[in-house]
Amino acid sequence: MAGVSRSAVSFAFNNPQRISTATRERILAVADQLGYTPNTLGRMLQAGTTNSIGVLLPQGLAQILENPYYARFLMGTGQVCDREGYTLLLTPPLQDSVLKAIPYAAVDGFVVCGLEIDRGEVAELDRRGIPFVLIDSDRHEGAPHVEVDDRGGARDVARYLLELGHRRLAVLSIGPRPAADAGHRGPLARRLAGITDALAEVGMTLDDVRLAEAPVTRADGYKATKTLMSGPEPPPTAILALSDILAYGAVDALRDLGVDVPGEVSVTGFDDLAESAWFRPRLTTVRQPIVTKGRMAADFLISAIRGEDQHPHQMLGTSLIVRESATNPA
Amino acid sequence: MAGVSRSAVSFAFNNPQRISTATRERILAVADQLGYTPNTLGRMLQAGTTNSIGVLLPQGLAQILENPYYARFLMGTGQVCDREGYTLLLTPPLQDSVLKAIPYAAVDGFVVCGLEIDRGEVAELDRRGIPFVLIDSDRHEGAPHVEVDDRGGARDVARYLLELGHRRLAVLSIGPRPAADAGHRGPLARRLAGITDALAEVGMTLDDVRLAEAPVTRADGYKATKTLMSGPEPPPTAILALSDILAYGAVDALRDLGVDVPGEVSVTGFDDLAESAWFRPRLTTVRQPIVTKGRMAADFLISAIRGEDQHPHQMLGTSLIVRESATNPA
DNA sequence: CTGAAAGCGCTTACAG
DNA sequence: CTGAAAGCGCTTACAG
Repeated sequence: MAGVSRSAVSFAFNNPQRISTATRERILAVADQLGYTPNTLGRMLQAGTTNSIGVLLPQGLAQILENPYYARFLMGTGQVCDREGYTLLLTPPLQDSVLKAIPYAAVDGFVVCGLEIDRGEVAELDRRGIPFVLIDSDRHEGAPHVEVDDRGGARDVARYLLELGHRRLAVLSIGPRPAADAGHRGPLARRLAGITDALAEVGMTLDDVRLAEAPVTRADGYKATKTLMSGPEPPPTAILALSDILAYGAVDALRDLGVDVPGEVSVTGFDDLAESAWFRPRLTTVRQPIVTKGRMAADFLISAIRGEDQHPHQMLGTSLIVRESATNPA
Repeated sequence: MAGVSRSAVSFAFNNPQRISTATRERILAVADQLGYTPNTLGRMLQAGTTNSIGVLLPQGLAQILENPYYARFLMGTGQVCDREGYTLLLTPPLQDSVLKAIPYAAVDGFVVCGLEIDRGEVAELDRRGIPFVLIDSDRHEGAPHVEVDDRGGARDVARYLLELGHRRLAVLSIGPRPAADAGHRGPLARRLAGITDALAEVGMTLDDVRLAEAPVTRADGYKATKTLMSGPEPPPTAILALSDILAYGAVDALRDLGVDVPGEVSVTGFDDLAESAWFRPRLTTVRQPIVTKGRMAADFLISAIRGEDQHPHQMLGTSLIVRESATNPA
């Protein structure tokens, strides 16, 4: 356009030493006048790399970002992005389909989240030949995978409550779960299995506990707990929530009902969000290494992108954090 | 590759009616065998659109995602993305430069956050001719802009404390701020100006209040408050924190110090995060419409992308939320 | 030290 | 209903 060939222009921008300083300066000056700047997409297409990793999400962005669990998970992947100079593309389902979202994401690889049931995403990713790592999913051969010992964690906290002497237990679960998930897979099913394990040790089954479900927010947990406590049956002496958020809501509801926690009813959570240590009463809960999970997922993905792929699988442990919100039944 | 021309393949994928059903099926079948799938980048380059909006961030991803303020802001932009079918690209600085990050983001437009001082980003975006909207920045002609009445909000809460009778005030600010920001612009400077306004009404100046600074987290607020209370000077009767998070930390510290809130020391926040209503004591604070801000930014950006750009400017109001954490001085 | 050419993969007028 | 061609913008061997 202004004196030289396209290659010269390209060199001026990317390969200073392959061109004379004089022409380089001239090119850059003209580019500045014209407001020219190398097109990002053209560059990426040629380079075959985007310097971006995608997170394939199971729900809309608004729901995901409202959930502290995901905020922390993304923090972990974010740490790796920061370190490696990647951007992070948040990819929600398109028209309610995570499958449909895949072709619209210009990324070097995906972290696939919350895929309790595989509706073809894994196959699609495989055929595209794009690297990916599965989180909290079922084991899948041929792809890196990071999971948490949900079963063990849930077993620990249930056992703890049982050893404290509680027998009238309520489980506050995240739900309702999609019908298609009835096959009992994914983290939630594993947590329920863990509870079943602990129950079995004292000769009980899941049928002996009350099961309430709340979608996800603190307000949901509040509402579910209120209805849980208002039935004709004798109220539970302990509420085992399957997420910290839900546990917060349970405590809120109990307080408003004039029920002392843990004096009259014990409450436990699952996750150990940062707030749980500040929460009053300090929340007894199961810690799962959420940030580590996110970080590890991104680390595995970047290895896969670089072709160092060994399809690693990683199982992360949980630990019971005993604080103040659970004690012996009155 | 398997019988037909490239155009036919393209039609098979995108334009079913321009091709016979028979050949279409054949093409799709072969594509399936081969694992062929249209390349995302090629498609975007041709289409000239990415269906993605970028958020240009002032800090690394890990820091941003740790901050509930940003989580809520992103929730607002996420709502719009969900509605319009866009993905959201989180773009942190590259090698500490937000400017350098721009060329690596394949997006249709940017939401530019936390740009207290313009280091050339606006000019770069202008020359690229890529749409963008500024948030919490100084007014900039020729670009849509969304801001919040930080000054008014801060004035309101300071005035409230003053009217309660407090004179020994401490301001817990977010900082230290970058030296380059000494020009006093951006939200923080506006909040300080609002406090100055209120102080002036009772014949005081900023020099009459203690100024403490904490970087960002609850733990930071905790630490800053501890040192604030441990000096030789008589302790403040009220702490005006410039963010809710910092206020939480202040209350934590006060509690650990055996100081009653609000009995002995009043504490106020700024933001009104969801947690502030659950927090004990319920936090008196300034509500700013964070989610709305994010939503509006994304709405403006999408209008600009579609060429309906009228360079709208929007100033969002704040409101004082009076709850329990502040009362008359003892 | 510089230019002409090929190719990254796609889509869409334009002919046939 | 289908194919040959041009073009979205870029970069990198390859000649000169």
